[in-house]
Amino acid sequence: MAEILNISRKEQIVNVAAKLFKQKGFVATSMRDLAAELGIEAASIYYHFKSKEELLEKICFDMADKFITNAKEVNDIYFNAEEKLKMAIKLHVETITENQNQSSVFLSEWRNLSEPKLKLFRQLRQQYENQFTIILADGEKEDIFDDVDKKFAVLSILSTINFINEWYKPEGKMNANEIADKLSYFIMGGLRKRLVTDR
Amino acid sequence: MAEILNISRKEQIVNVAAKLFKQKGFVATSMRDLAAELGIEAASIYYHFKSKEELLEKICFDMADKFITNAKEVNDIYFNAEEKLKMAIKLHVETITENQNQSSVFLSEWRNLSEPKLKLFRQLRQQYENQFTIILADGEKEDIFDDVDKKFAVLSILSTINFINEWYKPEGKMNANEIADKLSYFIMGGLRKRLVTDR
DNA sequence: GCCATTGCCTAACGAATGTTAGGCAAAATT
DNA sequence: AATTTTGCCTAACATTCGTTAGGCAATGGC
Repeated sequence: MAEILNISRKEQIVNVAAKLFKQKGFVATSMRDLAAELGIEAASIYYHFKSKEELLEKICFDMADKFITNAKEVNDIYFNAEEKLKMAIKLHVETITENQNQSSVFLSEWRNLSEPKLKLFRQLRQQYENQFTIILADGEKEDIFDDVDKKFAVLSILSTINFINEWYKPEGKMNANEIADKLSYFIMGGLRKRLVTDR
Repeated sequence: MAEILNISRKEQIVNVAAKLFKQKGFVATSMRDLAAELGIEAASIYYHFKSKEELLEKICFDMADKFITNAKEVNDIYFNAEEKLKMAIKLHVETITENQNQSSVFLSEWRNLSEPKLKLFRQLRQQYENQFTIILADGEKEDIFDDVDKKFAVLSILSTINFINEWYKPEGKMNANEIADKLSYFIMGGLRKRLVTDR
């Protein structure tokens, strides 16, 4: 029982931290800001977490785990490369829209990590990017995708699907699935008008 | 003469500031960090600038001006929408690669501006985005581009061409023009393989 | 009913922050 | 030659920062 309460309080702190880190940035958010939002004193946070950075680490690595797990699942389960890419984009967009604050921190505030966690984090990011590289390579083999510069393409794709994090509002007219569909369409087809003979 | 020296010292401070703001972030960069890099004392900076924020403002608004001027020129001079988009992308990439530090600050650190400058900055960003919206609308009229959701497409395009700021290194194998070409190709054509009959 | 744990508190610390005041030498101006 | 301006300095300020120490009331299991 005490254990349960403890966990839920910890989660509450992490959530509020993510919200403030997104809003003002990690460095500009003080432990006192955080405590005020929680209705407690700054010192009390140290009962649950041993430092401010531990909060950042928790958020960044939890999200990294989510993204990687999703991408690996896609690469394991789905068959066709186009289907895989669509699914990976869909899950990515869903993860961002369902965890807006934490995603923001994952995407923008990770550079405030200090070594050796910083290095570890970069490796996880790389792992995630690799999953996309695999999909593109599959697509090329299947003769579905163009023979593009993989690294370049992966970074372009990720930058595009990450950017929704800066403007997506849950009350907006598009839901996560609609956004993912549009993004997939745009990424695969581009802007240029296609002839009817084109696939 | 004094005037010239003064200006050049001011510029030197701005350049170092941009470098550190990119490296560590605006909030995490102290006036003492800045001074140390310049080989002077923190207090001495206040002879040239009246506050830390003034440095941020200078960088953000100077870059905003560059981007907007470029885009407006493109929209004035070039005729065809595809040509316009290519040119706008090219100039954007050039501006980023030629001003890496300042561009980083423009793209990521502007949110540390405080009102009323923050509001003004947002308006300038909007102005820039609008120039791209115009190009897309032109392209649609000319039946070159798909009938895409303009706001969505503009944000996707900008996020893609902005992301190079995070990985571009001058010593890399691609120069600004090659990057711009690849980006244009990707943005307009997407990933999917086109048939020969396609334009 | 006793005791340990939980979850918070107050108070304080040393360090770092942005900024100001006042001074001083060299250079530019007159 | 006298005077002003430039560009920096030292010293200090009030504030804020992350964090620690120690205490105290409520809650849990025994």
